[in-house]
Amino acid sequence: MNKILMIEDDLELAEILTEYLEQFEFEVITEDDPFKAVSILKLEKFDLVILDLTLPGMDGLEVCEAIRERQDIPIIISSARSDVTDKIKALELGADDYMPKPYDPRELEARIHSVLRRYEAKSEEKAENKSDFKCDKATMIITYKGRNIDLTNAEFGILAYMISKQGLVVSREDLIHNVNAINEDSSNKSIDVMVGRIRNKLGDKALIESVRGVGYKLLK
Amino acid sequence: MNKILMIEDDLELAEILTEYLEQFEFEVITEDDPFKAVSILKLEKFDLVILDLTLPGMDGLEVCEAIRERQDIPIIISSARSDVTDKIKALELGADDYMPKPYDPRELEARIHSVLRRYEAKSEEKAENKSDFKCDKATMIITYKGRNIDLTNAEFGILAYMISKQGLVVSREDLIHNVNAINEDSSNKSIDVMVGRIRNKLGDKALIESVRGVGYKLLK
DNA sequence: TTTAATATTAACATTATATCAAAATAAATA
DNA sequence: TATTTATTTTGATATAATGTTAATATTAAA
Repeated sequence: MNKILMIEDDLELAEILTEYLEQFEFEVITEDDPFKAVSILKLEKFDLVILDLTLPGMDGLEVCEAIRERQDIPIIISSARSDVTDKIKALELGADDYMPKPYDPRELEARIHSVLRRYEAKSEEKAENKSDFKCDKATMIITYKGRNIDLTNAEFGILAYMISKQGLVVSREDLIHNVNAINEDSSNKSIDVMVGRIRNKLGDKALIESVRGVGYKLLK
Repeated sequence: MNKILMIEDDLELAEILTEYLEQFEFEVITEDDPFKAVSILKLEKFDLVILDLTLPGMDGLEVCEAIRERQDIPIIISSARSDVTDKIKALELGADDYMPKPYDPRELEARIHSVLRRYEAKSEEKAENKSDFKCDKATMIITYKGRNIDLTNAEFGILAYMISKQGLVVSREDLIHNVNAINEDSSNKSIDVMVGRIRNKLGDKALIESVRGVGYKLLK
């Protein structure tokens, strides 16, 4: 059930659209005062905003900007203004779509779904790329879930390299070759020992998985 | 370098847009005859179509329909007609976006990129869905219908090889020879055992078919 | 039915990894 | 420089993982 905030002062139109959209399992809340709308958005969680540009007291584009400054929420502009530059400004301010009035409710519904789909894909991407590790090579500090991990040079090199390849399998040879603090012609076994020490320092031994016959993998 | 077919009879406008779009590494080819345009599309590969609705000899919507019948290519409608139903019809016929004239070239460019991005995401999805198997050698992960299959080295090697030859018969000798984790001089029987284990882990024993006298085949 | 190939199971052998302690090396300090 | 301290490396050993084989059951083909 997606929640939509409709910022619209034509209450009759808002009513029609709301009824239409409710067929598609959307919960629509209408607000005609732009100032109230912005504060509602700070309090409640919405999935999408439909924003009319011609509002009393505040320019629609400013509303768009104000929303964008605070949150990354899909915004569909709905406007009777035919000025082309409005459209461009709106898109530049971060609106996701622009619907010139009048429009068919069916089209609105199509656009809503399209924009929501795009955002979903985007947030999935973000979730994937989040890591509990942060590695700063300049200060030689690695944190795991905000906790500072005290590491020796070689340990730092190994973990930093694994973070840069997080999720991928890295071979012992890779590590010996790419980590400066490790002597190029030291045996593979020394990697095992140091990975063991890193595991201990991290606390969670499952974080670094051993991939038999190949090397190690830092889990995502 | 993306190739765009612009179906437009206002050659002056076409010229302006072409020049503008070439800044963004688009190759634009203009065609004012709708019939010719449709046949060009059958011959050459384009990445996107910009279609004017007011064309001589053939209605733009018909052109849109004709293109859609043959290929899944992004279509952006460009129209001076203010009729709202046109917009709806166009979107129903499979157009991806609708730009009422006049519009700023900058907006056109934004829409083109947006539509292309959407299509790219779509085609990636399709490519992924070709096979129920996904094999990533970098992460050493094989998934079947989205489910992660936990495999040993040799098992991974065997299944990865079979996925690369999905639908084809692979002999035990092929496997022993091509899979690193298997000792070159181990007996053929060990393949049987490991294929059995893979079958169990996959859950569905019919996925890997035994081809008597030859080897195994991973079904498509 | 007979034969041969494949499936299955369990045991076995091998190899890879984990762990520990000690040695070698490098870095820091007096 | 000499000494201490910290860190990397190695070797030994134990443990665990997994590839291999052998034995037997099942299935498919002649």
